[in-house]
Amino acid sequence: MSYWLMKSEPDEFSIDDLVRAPGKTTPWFGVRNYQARNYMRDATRVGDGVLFYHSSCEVPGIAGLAEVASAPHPDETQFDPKSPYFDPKATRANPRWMLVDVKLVRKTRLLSLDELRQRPELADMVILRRGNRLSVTPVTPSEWKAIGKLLARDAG
DNA sequence: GCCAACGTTGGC
DNA sequence: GCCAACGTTGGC
Repeated sequence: MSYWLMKSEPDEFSIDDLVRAPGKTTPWFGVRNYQARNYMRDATRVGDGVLFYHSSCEVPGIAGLAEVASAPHPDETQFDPKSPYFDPKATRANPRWMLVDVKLVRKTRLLSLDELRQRPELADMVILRRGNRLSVTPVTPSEWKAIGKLLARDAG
């Protein structure tokens, strides 16, 4: 079992959108970075833990817990000319962008980026590294555990 | 295959 | 809206 942090801009898809989604599940569409794609295509397994992270917003941070809920499959938005994520070089026979489905476990209190930075046990998190922009990043078991403790600390 | 230019990300 | 950091593109 592995753990991941996945970023989403809440203006586009927030934790509340996931709460309202059918089956509380969504394909993690729109990733257009090869390294992040490779994590989803090659490294995730059904049941892996996911930290749902809100980025590019007033208070960035972890907004909920989720899990990987499917095997990798093509991101449908790459085939849609009307989508901002359309990729003219992708074909159904040869899709370029793969994703997994993500299912809500629970919405949590907002564990802000600021609070994450204050925790010495989280100092090595990929998300906290200078210049990090990856939208899907691995989380270590000890980081996962530490975040679980922080989220248990008060009501979520 | 190098690398400058350009585009994007994302916190501030 | 700024801008540092980083990924991608494309000319050579």
